[in-house]
Amino acid sequence: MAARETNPNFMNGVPELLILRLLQQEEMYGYEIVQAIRNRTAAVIAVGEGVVYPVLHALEREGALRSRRKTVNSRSRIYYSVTPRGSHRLADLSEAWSNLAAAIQKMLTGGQHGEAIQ
Amino acid sequence: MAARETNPNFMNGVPELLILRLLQQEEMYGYEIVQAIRNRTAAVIAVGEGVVYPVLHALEREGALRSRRKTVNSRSRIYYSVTPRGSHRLADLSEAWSNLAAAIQKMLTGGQHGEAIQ
DNA sequence: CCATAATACCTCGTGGTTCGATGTATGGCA
DNA sequence: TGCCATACATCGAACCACGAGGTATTATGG
Repeated sequence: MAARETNPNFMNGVPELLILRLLQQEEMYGYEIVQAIRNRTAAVIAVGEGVVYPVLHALEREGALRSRRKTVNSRSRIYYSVTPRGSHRLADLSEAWSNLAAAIQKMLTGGQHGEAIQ
Repeated sequence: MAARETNPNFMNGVPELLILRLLQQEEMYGYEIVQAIRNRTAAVIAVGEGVVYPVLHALEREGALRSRRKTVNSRSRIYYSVTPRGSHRLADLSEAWSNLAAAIQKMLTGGQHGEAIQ
């Protein structure tokens, strides 16, 4: 975790990004997040529980999330919500993603110098 | 290494995608690709030689690239260009990336609840 | 000339993430 | 009673990107 000369693993942290984004919009619990991601992306992205729960635990440990037990319909659930720190982290990840996506998009669609493609 | 039920590692394969894209535009050699990616993305993405060369070798092994030695300015280089198979692979990766980026973009900018896709 | 940098190639071990499998427990329903 | 959906959790395997390190050749410049 020392200083990085180049860019860190570009792509990693997408599950984390999506989870933070969902939780910023509304309080949710793990099992719900798994399905929400699947539903809202039309199954383009499908993270399993084995991905979501560890991320939730890690984020809570870092102070980016806070949790509270709550029983709904005689179902015990652990609801998570973002802290100010989590909000800040979301902003960072969000910007990093935007830069990355823009860079790739530009490479995919951009015709380098005015050279003819053939 | 069997068939995958869910989505494969969403993010992986970005270096491969960028390399294929560059080579489709023009014949290039490894060392040049490293710098081209860095330059054309304003250093947002910076893959090292340790990433590029193994990808080139793997793609050639799969028949997605073909190579030829060429000496330019008394510099011996190995130029790579995409085969029809590589072109097909680029199309696949490109589409996968587009879907992914669109899905994430929608989640980041979307309102409270995911609305109908449009 | 010799040292240094830049070019150009290559491989290996490491590390961080995601994945799928698996495990536990409870509630609804036929 | 049996089964499925809900809801939590963890673990090892797989995978990919990364940086460090290694070789060789060609300019540069003191």
